Amino acid sequence: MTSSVESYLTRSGSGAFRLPQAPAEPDLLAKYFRGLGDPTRLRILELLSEAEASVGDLVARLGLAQPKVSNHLACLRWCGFVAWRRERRTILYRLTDERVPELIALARGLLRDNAQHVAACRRIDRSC
Amino acid sequence: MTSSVESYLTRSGSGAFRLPQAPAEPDLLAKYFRGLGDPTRLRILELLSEAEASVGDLVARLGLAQPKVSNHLACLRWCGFVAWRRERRTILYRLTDERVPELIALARGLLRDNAQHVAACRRIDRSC
DNA sequence: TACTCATATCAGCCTTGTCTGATACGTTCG
DNA sequence: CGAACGTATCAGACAAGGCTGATATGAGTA
Repeated sequence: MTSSVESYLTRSGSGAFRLPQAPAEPDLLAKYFRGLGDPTRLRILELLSEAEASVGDLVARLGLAQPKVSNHLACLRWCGFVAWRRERRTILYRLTDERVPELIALARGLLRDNAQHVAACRRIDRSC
Repeated sequence: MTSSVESYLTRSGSGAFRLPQAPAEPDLLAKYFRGLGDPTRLRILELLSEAEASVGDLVARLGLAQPKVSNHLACLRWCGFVAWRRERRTILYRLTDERVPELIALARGLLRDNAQHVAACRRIDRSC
């Protein structure tokens, strides 16, 4: 029901005003940001920004369970953050777009100025 | 236990190699990205990037329940995305940093090139 | 002071997402 | 072809986060 790009992109065209910037594809964009909203995935992206790496490499360097790493890699693959190629028995992952590290760096800069806010963020029952 | 900035920022300094870019503050950064990982919050930020607005304005323009909008505003406040001031009876929210729209625009550009991936992302039981 | 308006918070329920341990798959090597 | 290796997927348990409707707070107003 919500899985088609087309159905989404035309959703807001049914008689409302057209907003200046973009009619807003907030659901997709939010999903994209959630792709970056996990520490393990960020660590994977950071490692891959240095060099191509196999799943085994990542498992060793992160010190995490292999299914966990594989699952997060699958997530990153789906969202187009990473691509892969086979080399002998191993599968090597790499970043697909150099703007991904830029995006992360920009967020990091923003975060730096209010890390206290974010860290302290403890709404009643939920975190931020 | 995990609420202190200091304890976090020194966590990775206990005898490991210092990574080139940053020792990585992935938990905080992930939390920050999750702050952007909700369509309602993105729509709020988009509206606020045009002009200061009261809660009532946002409720009307988004067509959403007031507690829902207030909750998301609280979230954005905690993470330092927005600030507020009182004007008579109403409270006016605004963006705190002009880099926030930049960040969103950059992500939007990245997304545009693989929106199909993201939209199609349907791992077995979980979304991306 | 009593009242109203604008906003914030609450509690309960439900959905989404993550982790773990086990297992399946496909490729390479003997 | 059969075994071993590297990776992906699964199922179940659990936690995080979002929504709703009701209620609390607090500044302005009569």
